[in-house]
Amino acid sequence: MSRLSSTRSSGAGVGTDPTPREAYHHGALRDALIDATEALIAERGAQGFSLREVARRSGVSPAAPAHHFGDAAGLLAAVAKLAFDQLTEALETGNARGGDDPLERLCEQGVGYVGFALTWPGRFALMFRADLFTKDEALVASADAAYQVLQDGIRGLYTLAPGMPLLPAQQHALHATWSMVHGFAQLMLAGQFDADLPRGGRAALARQAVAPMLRQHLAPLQPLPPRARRRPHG
Amino acid sequence: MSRLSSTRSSGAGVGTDPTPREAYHHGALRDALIDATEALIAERGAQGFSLREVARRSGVSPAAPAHHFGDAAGLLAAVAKLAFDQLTEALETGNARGGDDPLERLCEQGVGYVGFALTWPGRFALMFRADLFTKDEALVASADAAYQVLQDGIRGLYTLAPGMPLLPAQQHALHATWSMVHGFAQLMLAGQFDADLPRGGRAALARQAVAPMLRQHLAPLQPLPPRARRRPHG
DNA sequence: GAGACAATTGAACACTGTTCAGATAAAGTA
DNA sequence: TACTTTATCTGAACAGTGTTCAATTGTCTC
Repeated sequence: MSRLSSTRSSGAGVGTDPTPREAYHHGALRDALIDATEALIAERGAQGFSLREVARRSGVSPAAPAHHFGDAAGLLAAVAKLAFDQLTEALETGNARGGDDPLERLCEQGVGYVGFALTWPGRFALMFRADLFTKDEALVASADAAYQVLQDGIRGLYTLAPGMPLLPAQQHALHATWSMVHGFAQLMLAGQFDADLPRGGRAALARQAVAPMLRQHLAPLQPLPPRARRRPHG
Repeated sequence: MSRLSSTRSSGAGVGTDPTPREAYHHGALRDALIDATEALIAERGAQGFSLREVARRSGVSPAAPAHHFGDAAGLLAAVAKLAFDQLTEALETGNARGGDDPLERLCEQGVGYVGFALTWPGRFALMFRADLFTKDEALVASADAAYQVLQDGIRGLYTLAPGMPLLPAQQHALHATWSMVHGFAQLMLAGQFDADLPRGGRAALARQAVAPMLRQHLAPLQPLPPRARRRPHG
């Protein structure tokens, strides 16, 4: 599950299974620490993270991580960066699932957002706990990339080209949509919806509720009727 | 600011300025600890809380709090309970501000929600960090009371009497509205809207954005047009 | 093989929350 | 008044945490 992270590192000769037990002394530790951190927050949540526990699981001393990440916050920054990358992926998968209809694309993006949060609660919690990690530029870039996907989803709704500046009303639509999806994920993970849950649990509620909720919210915002829409230049 | 908490305790003869230096030995410690905790999380946020620091500020040993709250999680539960009470107050103030129009009442409730989060970021963060405190029954009751206010706001929108069960569509409207307001507060506190902030900062954005956002979201949900609405039995 | 350089260790320091035997003060009782 | 009981609080200890730094190890280059 965390093999993804191994691909995004030094790029030297580390790619092909370096038998971890002996490899800790030449370049594999960085990725091992990231993997262990991801596993740990998957088990115990973001606040259950412990630098010493990660070091223990990686078979190194508590001081070893400092050399690669400087700090516990530095290690968590690396993990959060990966989380943002994976969120971007989930959003783009949603985009594709939505086909050509801008509203449907945005809805499926929201489904992807909530799905990500539900599948990786630890990662999701970490991403929005800014107090836990350092804001280095790699992380900011990844976070911006995810935000860009959502922003372009809104642009599509208003038939704006990617990169074009948003009008105030469109800016508000962006904030409102993100707020709704984010709040839903957050409240659901906090167990606030558990009182009135359909059979099938949280996943079922997410599947049934998110897309309709977004459709209902976004439809009135569209400048043109959703079905009889024309092409920008047709 | 935390004088509120002092009112909700023993009720004996503690009310009239018991010169704290000498009073720690008879009943004032419980409230002093709560006050110190509120001050601490107001300064450093919910994750900056430390039981020892609270004890230090209250002039007692690190073991003293255990006798009153059992646990750090127990102390935080008491503080979270008060936070929920104050949120309920903010929601009801919003209700009143909204007058007779159900939609306006719900909008102002949302303004109250975001306003509370912005005014008391530490308390707000604590309330939704369930891992930090024990779910004792006092806390659950206070949390439910706050939820009840929001729920009745939705009932008002559909001209349902308080306590009546919600239809699935109304349940979804409840979730969507809460999600939107909660997500907005959360993202704003995380600094995610800081990139595109009007002059006046976060408070200004909240004031300008929340009510219109909710109006736009709630208006299409209302079964009858908002202005030419009739009474249920008229 | 020798030297250079990075990666890693081990021990220390200052914290944290929790436990528990003992001290202390207030309240109750005779 | 004296004595006992009870609730509070202390002090010290334990296990855990993140971070620092001199010393060591391993790998690579010459």
